[in-house]
Amino acid sequence: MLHVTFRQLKVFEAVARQLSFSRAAEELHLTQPAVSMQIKQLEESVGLPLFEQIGKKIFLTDAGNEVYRCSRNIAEQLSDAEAVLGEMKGLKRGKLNISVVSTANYFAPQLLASFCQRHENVTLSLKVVNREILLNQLANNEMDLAVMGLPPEGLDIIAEPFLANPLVVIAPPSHPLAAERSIPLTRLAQETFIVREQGSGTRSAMERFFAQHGLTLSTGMEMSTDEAIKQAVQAGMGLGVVSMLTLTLELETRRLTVLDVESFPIRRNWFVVHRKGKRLSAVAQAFKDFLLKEAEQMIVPD
Amino acid sequence: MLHVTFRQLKVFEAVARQLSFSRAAEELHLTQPAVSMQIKQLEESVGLPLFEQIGKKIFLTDAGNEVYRCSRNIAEQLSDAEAVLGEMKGLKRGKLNISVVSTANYFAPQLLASFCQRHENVTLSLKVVNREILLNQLANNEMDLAVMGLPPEGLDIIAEPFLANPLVVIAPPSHPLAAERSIPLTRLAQETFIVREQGSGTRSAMERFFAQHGLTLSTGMEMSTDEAIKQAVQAGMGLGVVSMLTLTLELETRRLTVLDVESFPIRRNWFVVHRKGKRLSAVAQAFKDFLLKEAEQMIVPD
DNA sequence: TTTAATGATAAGATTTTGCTTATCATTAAT
DNA sequence: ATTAATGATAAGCAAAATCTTATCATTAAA
Repeated sequence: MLHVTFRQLKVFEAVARQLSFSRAAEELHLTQPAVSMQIKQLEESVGLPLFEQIGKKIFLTDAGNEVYRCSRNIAEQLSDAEAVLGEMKGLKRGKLNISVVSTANYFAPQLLASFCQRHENVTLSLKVVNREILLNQLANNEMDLAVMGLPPEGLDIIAEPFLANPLVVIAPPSHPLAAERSIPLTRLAQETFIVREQGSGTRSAMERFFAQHGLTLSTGMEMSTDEAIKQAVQAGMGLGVVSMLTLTLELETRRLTVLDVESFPIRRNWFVVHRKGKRLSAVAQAFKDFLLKEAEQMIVPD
Repeated sequence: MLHVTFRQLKVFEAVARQLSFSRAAEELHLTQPAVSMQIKQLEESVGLPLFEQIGKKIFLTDAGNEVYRCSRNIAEQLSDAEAVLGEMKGLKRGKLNISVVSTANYFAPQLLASFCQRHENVTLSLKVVNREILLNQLANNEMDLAVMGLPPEGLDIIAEPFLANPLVVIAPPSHPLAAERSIPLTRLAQETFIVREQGSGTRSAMERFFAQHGLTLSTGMEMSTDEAIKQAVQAGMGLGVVSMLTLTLELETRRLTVLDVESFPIRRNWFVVHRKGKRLSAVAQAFKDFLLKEAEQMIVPD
């Protein structure tokens, strides 16, 4: 099939269906010679006659039937694709790949869920990974959008804050500082902190914060999740600094308490992030808008 | 998908596969801008970006993946069709619709069978009908080739003889004339004949023959098949005129005998027939050639 | 910082495509 | 025998498609 064109197939389809060159010409708003020429060219590419004329009537040859079958299949493929693409444009369908940094695990699912409720036919994939891996995924364009607390500097990145992310100091309710108010920052130097691993956003923010205030902390154990930190703090192994958003349950059940330290909470934000050249799909764009407009009030209702 | 072209899909496929405009350009022996332009046009028809560029690498968008899926399907359709058509051209595959007049039933199957043995993948359909129906089918282009003893005059017909079709007078072996030699034609006037129905080729040929020799026959019963005539003749109800080719079994088993009448056998032929405008497929042409070249020696071996 | 590679964009030349009008040949119907 | 309809063919024209060269911007690597 060296040089078949869609035009040829379209004209051919009309002729094969009507079994008349003239009728097909009318249907396509063409003159009859135009139709004859298209068919002739198609027959030339195919290398076999597609019609035969017996008296005044025309019939499809076997080869013609084969081409007809084929052209109908192709038309179907195209219209299927057109439908799918149309839905993609219109938000009715799409895939959404989100990666979030571990800590976001405490609120991201809620956001995704309510977004999905509004948009049927959106297939969703959420990956919860640590900051390091997320940076890697970002570099390799493995997701549509990322959610993180500390956007990287180097890469060409677009990062927009959409939710407050206060970091607070936690302690077991039995801790001596639990009852105090306006604890001076320097007081913390006497305590041991259980911290996240190097490279973690929370760890970085925390270190920078204390360094800015001229403090050096004694860090005890390193944990790879906030959950682990909370458990260790509960067990009395030291204090911790975590995002406020991760504490809902523990505060309610009074397993942990937030210390009233001066200059705290550390004011940070959650960012929705993607690389600069990224072509956001309709769905991705919609989700981003959703985060920017509605996340705050969903997570921290008035 | 208003105006997608095969060219666009072809170029797109190469880019999507290589994930590089420049590589695709090399593969297609084009310059890189040519590729960029084709893609741009395709994206315009589709209405969505198909690629995204993140740094130096390009990736398919979701829409791009959909178009890729579609373009591969289309390519597959085309190559399937190309394969089938190629086989049609090369005789490796094809359909063959043959209609034969009732009498040919005695030898046509044998010919078709041996033709099919040589050509695997040829689908065959044989219709055995009376002359009247066959003429109708011919007018409506319902078959590729027909086999008959008396091609019609009116229609634009191409008819070529490929096999001798001698008509002989048959009688039961017990008939008084069975033992005689060189029976004068006029002697037959005293006999009763069992004949085929009006419109039958054999009947026409027979009537014309006797008319030419100035004889009028007394016709008895009319039968619609040669088989019925043979049965009736065996039963002693009269003489018959049939094609020699139908008699193999009856002669061998001595149920019937051929009378040695002057001027007999009536010399006729079997014709392979199709309408003038007919586009013979490769298979049909091959079968026609086969009949013209080999039928005689297959049916009447030396 | 420089260099090499990648893709986008613009301008322009050329080829191809697709169409129309005019005319002819064949066929079926009147 | 005429007539009406169908498709084929030829000539000519306008639009488009396609490609190339030249140049630029961006990015990653040396």
